[in-house]
Amino acid sequence: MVEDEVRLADTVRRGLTDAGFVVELVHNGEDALWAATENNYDVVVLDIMLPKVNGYKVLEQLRERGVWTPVLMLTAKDGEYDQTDAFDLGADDYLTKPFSFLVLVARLRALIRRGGPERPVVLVAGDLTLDPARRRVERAGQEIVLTPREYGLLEFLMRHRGDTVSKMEILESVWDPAFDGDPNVVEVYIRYLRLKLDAPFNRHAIETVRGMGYRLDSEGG
Amino acid sequence: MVEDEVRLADTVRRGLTDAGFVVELVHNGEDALWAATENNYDVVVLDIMLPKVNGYKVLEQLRERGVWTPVLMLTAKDGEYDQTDAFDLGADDYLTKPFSFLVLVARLRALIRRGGPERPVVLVAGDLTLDPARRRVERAGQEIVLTPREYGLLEFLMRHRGDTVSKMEILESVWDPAFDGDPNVVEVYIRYLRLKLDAPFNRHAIETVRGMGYRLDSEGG
DNA sequence: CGGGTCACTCAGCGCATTCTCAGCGCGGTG
DNA sequence: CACCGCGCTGAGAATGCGCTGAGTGACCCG
Repeated sequence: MVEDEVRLADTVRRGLTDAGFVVELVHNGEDALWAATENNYDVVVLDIMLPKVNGYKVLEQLRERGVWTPVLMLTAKDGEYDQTDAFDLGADDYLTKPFSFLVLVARLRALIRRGGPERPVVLVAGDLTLDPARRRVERAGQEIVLTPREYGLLEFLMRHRGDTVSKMEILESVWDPAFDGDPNVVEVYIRYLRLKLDAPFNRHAIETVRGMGYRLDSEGG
Repeated sequence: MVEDEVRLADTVRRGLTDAGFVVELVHNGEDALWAATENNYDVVVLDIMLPKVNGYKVLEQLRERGVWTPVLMLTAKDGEYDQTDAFDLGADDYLTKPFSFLVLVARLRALIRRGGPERPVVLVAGDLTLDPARRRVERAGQEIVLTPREYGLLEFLMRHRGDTVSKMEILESVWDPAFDGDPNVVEVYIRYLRLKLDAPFNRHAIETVRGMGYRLDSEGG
């Protein structure tokens, strides 16, 4: 929660805590930016009028940095800005001061349940998509279920789609930076991936570059 | 940007320009196709509903023509198509109308960042290119598949293109600094390279400098 | 405790790749 | 013109990379 009026902030904090939320409170825009970027909150409550960096700027900055945590804005009733502005800026909800505490709680719950709006960060390679936020993989609109290891490997390949990556690079990133076992694991997991997302679709997105490593076709094979 | 609603288009254009983007605007699918094929944009903003050729077709056509500029699609909230479709077609991101302007800016920035870490590290000699990151060799736009040894040798030649390099230098760099076998391997592999990337194109990029070594023509032969 | 999933190991095999070798063509030299 | 040797070439042998199927142990769940 970001709120500079100490009295109000304290009251709301206590209320939210009683309602079962875990609350972290900062009092100015600068701290807000830092906290929201570093932590992965369920939801951010953001006042517009703030010292140093105002609420609008904070929101703008957050989105720009790829932080898509749901934001509920607190707006002054008759300020120079109106509610439309809040939505335009990418706020997910807003409340006009003075607001009913119960309404606040209800809306926060709704936001958390909703899980936030769109997630823009989706990796694409042809008809193959991977959504890191949802941990979801699809090929041609069809969901593909992967084990954690398989998923990790695929995510790595997709983040480097088009590039040839060596088995060692893979081991260091997907397994352990200090991995020292048999590099054959990579081959095995490449095979698992091929069985799940190439074979059923008669494609070959994952190419072997003999002597070098593997490459995920940017066009999905 | 491709958008037929003049009012919206104009607003967004101004906004993007203020945000530091250089914007080119067209109003129908036909112009969009032409513009995106001819120019090398950082990113394309594409509405689905368009006169003449709709957004889906435009995207499809672009990809078919090998244009891989990142595309952000604007979808109508409750249309017959859904977001999955956009991804299936190779869109890199999408936004549902009505959208927050700041979100648009943030996503565009993300796309540009993602799509264009640039790859200045591509070795060129005429119509011959070698991309170390992708481990990919092309001649006249056509991919050439090389074995690791062949690739290593070609990379060495291209890094010294124009220079005459002796067989010993090659052996020490491409083979082993302490190589002691038959220097004839180099001749053999030079031959393999010629067979793969000179003969099929009626060129002779790799020249023999009798008694000295080999030289790769900077203009590709 | 039994069934299932997941991570990983292991050994054999097929084949692309690497390298060796011997003969030949041809250019340079006396 | 004849000789020498560098580089070219085709064939074949050796190597080892990557693929695969089977199997084991850890862990979770009911």
